Amino acid sequence: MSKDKPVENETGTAGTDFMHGLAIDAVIFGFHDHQLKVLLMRYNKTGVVALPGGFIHKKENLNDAANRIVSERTGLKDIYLEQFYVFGDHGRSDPQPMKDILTANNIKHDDNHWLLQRFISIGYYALVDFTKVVPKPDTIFDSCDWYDLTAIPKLMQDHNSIIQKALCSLRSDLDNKLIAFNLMQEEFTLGDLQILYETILDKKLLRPAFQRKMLSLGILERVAKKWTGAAHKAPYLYRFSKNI
Amino acid sequence: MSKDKPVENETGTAGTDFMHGLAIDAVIFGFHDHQLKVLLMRYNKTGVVALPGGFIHKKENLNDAANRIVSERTGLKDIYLEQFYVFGDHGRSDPQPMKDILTANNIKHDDNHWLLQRFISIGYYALVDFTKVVPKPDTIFDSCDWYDLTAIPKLMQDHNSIIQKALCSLRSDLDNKLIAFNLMQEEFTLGDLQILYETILDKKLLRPAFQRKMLSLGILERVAKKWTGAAHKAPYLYRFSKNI
DNA sequence: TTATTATTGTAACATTGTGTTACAATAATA
DNA sequence: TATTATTGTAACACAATGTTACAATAATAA
Repeated sequence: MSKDKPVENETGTAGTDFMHGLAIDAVIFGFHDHQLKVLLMRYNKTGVVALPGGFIHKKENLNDAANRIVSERTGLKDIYLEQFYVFGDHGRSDPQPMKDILTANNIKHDDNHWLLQRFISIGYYALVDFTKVVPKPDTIFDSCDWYDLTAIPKLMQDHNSIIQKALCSLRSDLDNKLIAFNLMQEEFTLGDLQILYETILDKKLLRPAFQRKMLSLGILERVAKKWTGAAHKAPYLYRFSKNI
Repeated sequence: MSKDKPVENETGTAGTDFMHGLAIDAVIFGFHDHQLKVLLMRYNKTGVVALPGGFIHKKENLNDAANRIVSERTGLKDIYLEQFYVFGDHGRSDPQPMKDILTANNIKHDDNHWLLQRFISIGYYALVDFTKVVPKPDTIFDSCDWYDLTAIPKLMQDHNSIIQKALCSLRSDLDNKLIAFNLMQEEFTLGDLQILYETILDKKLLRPAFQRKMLSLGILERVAKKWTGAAHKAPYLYRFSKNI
């Protein structure tokens, strides 16, 4: 619940191209090395910070809308997205922050402005490499940036709890849906993979157990080549088996 | 996506009290003995069969709406509900069956009638004892009944796949969220519990392993009393520990 | 060339969780 | 008192995972 084209139309009648009362909020997790971050937007002037979000075109599939919204902010196409929950409490939408934002941006509105009405928000999460993303704000945001998971400010509405729920879902999906593999290169070492697991789960894993588990999945294929680099034994590279 | 008060208003302008374009579909699983069923509604005259569903009042929490909708059909209050997925593909709502239903019931409508528009549907599932439920149809349904899971007819729209997804969610939640315990009496035997598990998972479980697992959860308390009845050793009764 | 260093791959064992078999304990009935 | 069916649980098998140990390297330093 945050932004999109309709805001550019200042009459308050915009958004007729969108489904009413319905929004998508995207929790875009950014990973690199040992860091896990979340992409957040800050609204012009008011300083309100919120999840990136958007609305659903009347003829657009839900998952397509989520993909479009994430693309708009990250520039990345076809990244892995998972719908994790719908936030629909009536009390969740305090209209005041949005009022302030509209006022600060000189957007005409009365109390019936559609952005001030109740929204039901569908939560999606994504996982990307934040070094490959140049976040893209637009007119009504003065920033769109990565925040460390441990340093998230008070967000608009219930966005803090949305992030918490997304994180829980990500962690419990990690084994079931093999989400981590969406973030690996074509070829990667088991060490790379382990770092991602450790960062998402926020705990150390023991190497032998981790390797055994990953290899027992039966989806990895050892590439004959080896790594180059440092003063120690080189790890093997792996890729996904093609015979599956 | 199926029915509710607005249908009683035949002008086609009804439903302004509800959120637009948004519906709840409820997969109400009914259990008893070794049977697992689903509650389905059949529309008057047309014979179209669908999941019970409804809409969300503009000032109503999502979970409250789901609870209300399930109550309306089952008469049960405060039963366990779990939101499991949102179905939002644009193509999922073929308006024809609903047109036929409106026509057959002499409800005036044109192609812009709100019931013929696109709906995004939030899926909830519930688990109840079907012997404790007297299903309640209403004016535009000629039946509201329990269907065995193995004998579900072709349903309206994507309702067959909604049931499949609900069943998958129920099965995978069974251990994580301890859903089965919501259906147990105050006091129950481990045999009772095992029958429920076997019915939901549709497979036999071995008694010693099942008992060990349930007891190791640390949430059960053996009641000193024993069962009465048949010509063999009586099982113990259990209840939830109060010191948790 | 050889020793050093850090890190990898994996063997080996411990622990836990679960699948399976076996059997004693019992509650009614014959 | 014997019979019958079913329960509670011990005992073992096996799989998954936690943990320790160590040989196999790949670069660097000697």
